[in-house]
Amino acid sequence: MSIPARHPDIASRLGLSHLSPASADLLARGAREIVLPRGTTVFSPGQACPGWILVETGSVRVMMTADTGREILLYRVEPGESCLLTTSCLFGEEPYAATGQTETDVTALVLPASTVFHLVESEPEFRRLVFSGFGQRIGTILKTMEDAIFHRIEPRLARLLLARADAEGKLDATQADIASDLGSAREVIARHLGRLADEGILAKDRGHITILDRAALARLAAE
Amino acid sequence: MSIPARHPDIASRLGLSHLSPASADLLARGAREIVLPRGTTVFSPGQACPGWILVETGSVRVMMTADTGREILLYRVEPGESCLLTTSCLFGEEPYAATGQTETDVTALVLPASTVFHLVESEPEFRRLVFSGFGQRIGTILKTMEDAIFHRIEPRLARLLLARADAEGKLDATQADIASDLGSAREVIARHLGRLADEGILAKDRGHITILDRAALARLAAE
DNA sequence: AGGGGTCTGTGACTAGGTCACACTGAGATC
DNA sequence: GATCTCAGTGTGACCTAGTCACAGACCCCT
Repeated sequence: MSIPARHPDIASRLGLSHLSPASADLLARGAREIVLPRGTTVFSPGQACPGWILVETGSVRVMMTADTGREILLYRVEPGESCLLTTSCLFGEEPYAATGQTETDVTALVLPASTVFHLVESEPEFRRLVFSGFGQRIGTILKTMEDAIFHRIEPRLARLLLARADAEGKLDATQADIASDLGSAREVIARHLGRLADEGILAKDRGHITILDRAALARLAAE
Repeated sequence: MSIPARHPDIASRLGLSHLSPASADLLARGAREIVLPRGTTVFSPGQACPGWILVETGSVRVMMTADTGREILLYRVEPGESCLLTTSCLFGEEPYAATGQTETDVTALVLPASTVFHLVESEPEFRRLVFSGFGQRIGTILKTMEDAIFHRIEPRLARLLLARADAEGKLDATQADIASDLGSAREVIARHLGRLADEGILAKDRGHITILDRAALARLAAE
């Protein structure tokens, strides 16, 4: 009698083609697929790390939250990516230092810590999967922080608007969303947007912004 | 004719006792010891990473620097430690995102990237050495950043003074030193120190500070 | 039509960063 | 010993950002 593999395609979905049969089996037995509705808090500060997570569809917003309620976006975890903090929290045996929240409905693979430790020890391919992007991600976070600590809001806001806008220059975001991405306060964003609208650089609407003068905004972004 | 090992004790100095003979040899051949006088810039933003560094004596200050000249201390690398940014920069193949500068005379071991990659692949013990403290260090940096972005200077200054002072409450630091640790401006520190001195909490002297009322300072630190 | 929640606008105030410049003290040089 | 130099410090004026309080606008829902 043959035992059907629970997840016959897990290894290939992770892009792993050279696992030993024992490792492939361990992976197939350990992996669970989870579905998280939009707005779910995946982890929060002080929590221990339950396992290693790889996002398959949707995106998770990872942010730092202050006691005052202000928060700042550290990065997003997009499909095919794993989360720096989850990895470092797993290996450092430290609790999470930030909050993760689904921005959309999310499906993800979860591997128990023991499986991850074992595979990292024995499978070079898996090791690369886990640690890939580590350096880039740390660089991104440091850049974000540098921006928040040393630079003025206006150019940072301009860059965010340019990055988020679609081809027609439209983006959906409330002032609170923007403030939380930038680590600023809603009122501050309101004033800057107000001034930019007065100058004809953009148009505002409840929950939506339209960029009218991309060139002018790009000049502000370059400051 | 026997070839003398260049650094017969490198492995044991790194606390590695279970290396294969081939790995031990690779390590001994690759490792170089460097001596850096106080004030040397070890790395700076944009540089590629020349190899992996482990500090043996002295300490290296790792800081983020803004174009305005303001800077903030990320962490110090003390004896027996390696540098998070060096490791992540090596594995992420990204340039450095910060500046490292020796605070004292420093002796350190340097391993070429190829040696590190090889040993990380083949030696679990070495792998643990390289990645140990990764999680803790990331946590520390995030905490520092959170403090700088969301919290007021006064309690942060109070915590720094308490942490740096010796048993008699004395510490050697200029206002510029303190500002650079906190990611603030010298003038801001001057004003806060001035007020604390007026209140009798501390005494100032060119390059030196003496804490007079530890309890009061601790109350401010707790805010 | 009314009501509650979300989103936005704004004034008043405080904290912190920037700029400019003056002052002080300690070691170096004559 | 006088004075020169320079790192370190003190301070006012001004600007940006964050906080607090509150009002008004919009949206969906019944």
